[in-house]
Amino acid sequence: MAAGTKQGSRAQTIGALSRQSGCNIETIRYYERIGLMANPLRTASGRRLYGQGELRRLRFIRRCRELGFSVDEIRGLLAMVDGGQMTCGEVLTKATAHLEDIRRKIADLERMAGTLEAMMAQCHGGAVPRCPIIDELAGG
Amino acid sequence: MAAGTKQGSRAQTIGALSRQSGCNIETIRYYERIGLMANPLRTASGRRLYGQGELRRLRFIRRCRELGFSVDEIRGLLAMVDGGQMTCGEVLTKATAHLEDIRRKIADLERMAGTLEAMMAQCHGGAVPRCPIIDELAGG
DNA sequence: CTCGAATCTGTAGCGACTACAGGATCAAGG
DNA sequence: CCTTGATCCTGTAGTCGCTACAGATTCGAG
Repeated sequence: MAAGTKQGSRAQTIGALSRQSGCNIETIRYYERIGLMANPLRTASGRRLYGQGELRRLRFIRRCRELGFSVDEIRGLLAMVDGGQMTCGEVLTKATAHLEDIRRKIADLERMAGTLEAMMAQCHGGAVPRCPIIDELAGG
Repeated sequence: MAAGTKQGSRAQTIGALSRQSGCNIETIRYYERIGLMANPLRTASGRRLYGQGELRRLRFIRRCRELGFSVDEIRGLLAMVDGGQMTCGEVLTKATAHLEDIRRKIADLERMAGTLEAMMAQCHGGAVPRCPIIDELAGG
């Protein structure tokens, strides 16, 4: 049967990987270039071939990105995965730091929203020549 | 007696403008290049000279940036200021749209934080070989 | 006159992609 | 077998909002 090939029945092209991971093709190649993904197997004509492992890794990366981890942070997490000996404590430390970062961003945005709202509250919105929002922005 | 110069006592160099506005020098030149700030007066030797109007404009830009407006959005706001006929309603519309954008970002970040916290709650943090956070990220 | 600070122009780098151009290869239909 | 259109390849340049140089000039104070 065809199950005897090197990667079994699971080998897929970059297009398929793209569809299954939700990352677009250029992004996958980009991750390869910056070393997040390893160089994949190639067909005789040079096309990339991926297996299940690569799909899992790419999904991991994507999920981390969605959660706001930077590529560098992901590199750190992947190093622990790759090393095999990921100590739970280290991961927790990174996650905690990242959570704090997110909380800071939320606080920043809330401050912005509050300021904007306060400014907008002064504006009755008609076709008035002077706008309190503009004045506020200029004066601050 | 030096008060008799063209711009009165208010003409200042880019360095002074930088200190007074809180924008650094390269940023001021960058704003000029992309057309947020107009080409300033120059001394005979080519150095930029700024007056109070430019300081006000730059502060406006900076404050908008702090509030998270993109350069393009600021361009829109400035166009209204420059046009002289800023209808208050338009400004309010832009501000509202921007506020919604901020609220969306906050919601996104809160979702992230929630997910992260849920993942972290499963992790007891010891030196265990398998980490629930990693598993969760890989499996998602 | 000399020295260091400030300024000038122009270009390249960041992060995390995205968007081409221009060519090669593949799979299916006629 | 041949054509067609989809997919893939490499490589480079663009995005945004700055920031950081390099290398030259000019300024003000001693």
